[in-house]
Amino acid sequence: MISAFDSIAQGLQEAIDLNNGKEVAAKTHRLESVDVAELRRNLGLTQMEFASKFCISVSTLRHWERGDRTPHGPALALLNVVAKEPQAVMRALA
Amino acid sequence: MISAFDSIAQGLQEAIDLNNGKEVAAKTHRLESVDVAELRRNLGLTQMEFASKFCISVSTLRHWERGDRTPHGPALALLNVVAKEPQAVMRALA
DNA sequence: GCATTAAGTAATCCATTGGATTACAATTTT
DNA sequence: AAAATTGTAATCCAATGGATTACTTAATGC
Repeated sequence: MISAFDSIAQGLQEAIDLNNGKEVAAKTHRLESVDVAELRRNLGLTQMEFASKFCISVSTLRHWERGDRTPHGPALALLNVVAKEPQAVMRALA
Repeated sequence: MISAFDSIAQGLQEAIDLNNGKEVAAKTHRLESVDVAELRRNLGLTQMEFASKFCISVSTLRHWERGDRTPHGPALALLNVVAKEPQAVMRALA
């Protein structure tokens, strides 16, 4: 849920860095926060099923859904992939 | 790099749990540890490129490759997906 | 309607990971 | 050989991931 402003500001900063010949691991530019509960409901899964299919612990998922924890780094990346290519992820983790 | 013995032992424990009507979020049964450096080399990427494409920090990746940190939970899941469906992940995170 | 089961909320604990940073070594490129 | 690139290593810190216990809400079966 990054705002358009934040996204542009980040994109601008990265362009500056690239101009400086400094390539950063630009992970935040393409990653969006994910409404995990909505994603899960859209997939028609219970928390247990989601956690099982995507190989995370159910307590972790619950923390995310309640909003008292925020997925970061690889967790956020995984969720973005789940959101965009759920079948591929399930295939890979079956 | 879980051994076959560990995998079977885990599978057995899970079968027992399912028999007890207790479904666990069975994340470890299908996840294998990943030789991250090998995976990266197989994809023909530098650390920076890999970190950028898969939206993790390069310092995280380096810790993994050196073995002083071990990806866990969502991170390990992500790496498993990268190992099995790299194109899908790259597509999703482009 | 009640008991049971399933699904989900919430709080707490702890280990360690993720990310950033600095310094340096090794490798590749010019 | 020098410069640039790539990768190793150590350190710091926040907070996450996972587990656990207790509880509430929703669904199911008799």
